[in-house]
Amino acid sequence: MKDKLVLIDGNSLAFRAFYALPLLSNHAGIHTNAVYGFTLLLEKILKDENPTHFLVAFDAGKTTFRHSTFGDYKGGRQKTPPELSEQFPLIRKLIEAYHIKHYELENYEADDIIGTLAREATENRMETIIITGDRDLTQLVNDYVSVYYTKKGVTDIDRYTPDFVKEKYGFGPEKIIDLKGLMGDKSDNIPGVPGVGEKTAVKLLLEYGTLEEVIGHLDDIKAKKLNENLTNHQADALMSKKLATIEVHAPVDIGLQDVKLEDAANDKKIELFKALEFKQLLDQMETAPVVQQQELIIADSIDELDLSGATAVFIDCFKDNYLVNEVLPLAMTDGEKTAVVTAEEIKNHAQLTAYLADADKKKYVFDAKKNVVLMKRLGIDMQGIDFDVMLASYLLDPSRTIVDVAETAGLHGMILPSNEQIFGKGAKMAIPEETELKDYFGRQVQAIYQLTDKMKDELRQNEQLKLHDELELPLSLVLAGMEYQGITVDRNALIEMQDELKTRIDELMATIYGLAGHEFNINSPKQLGVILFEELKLPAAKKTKTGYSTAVDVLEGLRDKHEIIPAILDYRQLAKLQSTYVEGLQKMIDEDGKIHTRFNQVLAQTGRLSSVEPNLQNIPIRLDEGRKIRKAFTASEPGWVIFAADYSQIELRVLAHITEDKSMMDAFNHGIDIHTKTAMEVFDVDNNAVDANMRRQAKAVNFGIVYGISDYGLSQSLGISRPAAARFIEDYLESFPNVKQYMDDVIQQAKRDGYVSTLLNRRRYIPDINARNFNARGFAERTAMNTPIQGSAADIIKLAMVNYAREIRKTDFKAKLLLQVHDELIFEVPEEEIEAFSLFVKDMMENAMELNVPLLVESNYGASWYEAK
DNA sequence: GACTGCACGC
DNA sequence: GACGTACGTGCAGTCC
Repeated sequence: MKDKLVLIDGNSLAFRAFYALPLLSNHAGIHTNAVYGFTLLLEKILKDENPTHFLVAFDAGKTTFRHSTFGDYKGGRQKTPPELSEQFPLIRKLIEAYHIKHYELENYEADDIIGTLAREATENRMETIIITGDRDLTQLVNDYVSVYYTKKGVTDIDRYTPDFVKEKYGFGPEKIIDLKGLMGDKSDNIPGVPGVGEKTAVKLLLEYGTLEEVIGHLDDIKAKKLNENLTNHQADALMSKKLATIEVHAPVDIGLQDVKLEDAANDKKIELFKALEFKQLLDQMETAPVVQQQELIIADSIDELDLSGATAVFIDCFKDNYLVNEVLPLAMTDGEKTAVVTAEEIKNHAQLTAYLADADKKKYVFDAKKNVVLMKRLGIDMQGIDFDVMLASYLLDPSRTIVDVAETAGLHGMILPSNEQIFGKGAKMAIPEETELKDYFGRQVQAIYQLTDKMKDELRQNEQLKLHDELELPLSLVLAGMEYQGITVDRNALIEMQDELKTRIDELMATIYGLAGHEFNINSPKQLGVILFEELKLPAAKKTKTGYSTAVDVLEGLRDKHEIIPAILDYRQLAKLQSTYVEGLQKMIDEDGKIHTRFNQVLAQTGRLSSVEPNLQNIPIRLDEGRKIRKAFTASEPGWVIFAADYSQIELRVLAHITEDKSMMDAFNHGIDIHTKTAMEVFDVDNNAVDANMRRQAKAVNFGIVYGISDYGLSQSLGISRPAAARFIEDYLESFPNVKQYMDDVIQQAKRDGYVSTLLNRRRYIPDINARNFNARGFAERTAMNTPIQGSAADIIKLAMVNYAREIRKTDFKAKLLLQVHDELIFEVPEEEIEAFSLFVKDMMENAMELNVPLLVESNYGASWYEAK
């Protein structure tokens, strides 16, 4: 069979389909007309054209390179109606179900992606069909490429071939851009020449050939008004031509071989069609059994539910912060009937509260941590959580952005309204009326129930069920306790710092204004750039997208050039401390005198935790100035202290373990400083020949290994050239042959399996590992190398936390775990416990996992986090 | 409200 | 040659 490529302009056809069909929707209120139209089109194309290659291109983002030519490009366009924009994710899902590739590229429009692929196809003499609702694309027509233009609806089509274009206009497709240059395009807000429409433009082009030649022959054009308009708007016309010209060399990192059409299995389609309720299409297909969302039966009372076995439970609150915001009703289902009860009703229902606190009764949830915290707030100690759909989704693929139940359910062919659809967003967020809310909560809990078995199976297949059951789920309960507990922060200590900082910042401001000659906003990189690089004429080293860069490394390079620079650097440092920490933290202190951060367990791609509102994982430590912030973090009771225990070099120990590199293992087994050891190996010298500089460089390389930085990154951190940094890495890998071997193996593994794994079987998919784009691939390779190291370190500390929480209950220790900062745990402890507790924690952490090098934990304590160093 | 530049931690 | 290069969160400024 001869190769045939089909390229679809996704955005333009989605619009066409949307406006061509009535506003259909499924039972859950999701609009489906654009998706339906798109489906009809795909079916028709596949049947009529039998393509071997297929791509749907989408516009990316709001601005493109064309906006830099003409700021008002596409100005005055109506906003995409929400009924349509909510269908775009479904259209993408649809395309994926057909195993058709889709692609979008920042700064470019779908047109340019299509143009680029069409050019490549033409160079390979491959027949190409472009399908669009936008006449612009006709400029791409040639002997190999035809453009199908949807006239009305989506299946009524004009076929533009070179002959068709010639017949229509009298000239070939190459002149379409000249035509646009003259007549403009109202829909894209391309100006063209006033008074020139299609008729005049065609006439001019037939007479003179191109736009440039029309301009060259202005003297020959006698019509007074036309001549005047052409003369006055030459520049507009040329710019309009440029705007209308499709880029056929867009930097796409896909090629023809990437868009081969694979056979689509029907079940994905059926699953989606069922969810969308495309009954006619389903009737035409051989239906195979798939999970279909059950009908929602809302019981009148919770008493109608069968509480003898497992249930799915869903409780939520208004907005994100479940530690403080209003608790919303609880939904529960036994798999048949679903009930929704208010927070007040829960508390007063003895049988229900007993059920929720019964460890022997299994519950399936979405976000165990949130459930447990909200229950705690209602005075219920929730027990028996058996499965967390949200954690499962993260473990199956951490790159999934977890938004709400709807998002996760959508991945399994169940479609329900999103949180945003029900509650709105931003300032307009509101709790909907009772029936709508009940219905929504009911649907969500039902989805959780149905997803549980399915996702358990998926985890089992990946050998990740244990990771869920024994690590992430128990950890989420530990984290719930930590968040609820909070850490005491001394407001007065912060206020004192604030006053002190204010004085110093004011002084610096005065100095800076004096040196600049006038006042300006130092916090504005834009204004600062003007002062430094225009008014003071300092040499600008780097530019950002929007102007001069004023980042630290740039300013450091200018330190000796002008007195203002050190003042600005000092100002920056203090202003950051003041706004983010001293003032920022004060705002977060609750009535209990504590700060309650929330840990995000399903975000970081490597398996680490993150912390929000506030982020307590980036409290300053490097410079003493900032480190003093930690003085405000204290124990909650007199006689108690802050105790901090951190893993020493956990990532490099993991690396030694995974690679079994002899000299690295040797260093850890004999307590030799790892950076010194690295320097010895890389520079091939004895222990006592390693000077401070060599150690510093070795440390930077180790840092690079741990974080997966590039030669560029290393060159930046060491202040050396890029080739020198590359050579450094090479020397390193030669000195540690097993590490080199590991790096090669792990990249192969990623190529073979599509993912890499940690010691506890956490996965990260690396789709770009085979990318043709050099940067994307380089990034993917470093990700592949680094994730098992950083992710395994995350596994270890998480395991230590789970073990700690389980074991501490068997003791009399009163100590409380408060925070986790990637490789360290922060506790508050009664002073008299310290000695014993320290040993206990050390034992938990060092023996969390047995590696072939020892894990080493160092700890300290004091009146505040500052003293626990 | 969304985006950018910058800066803090690991 | 590829032009942007660990991961996160939060602040202020800017533009719409």
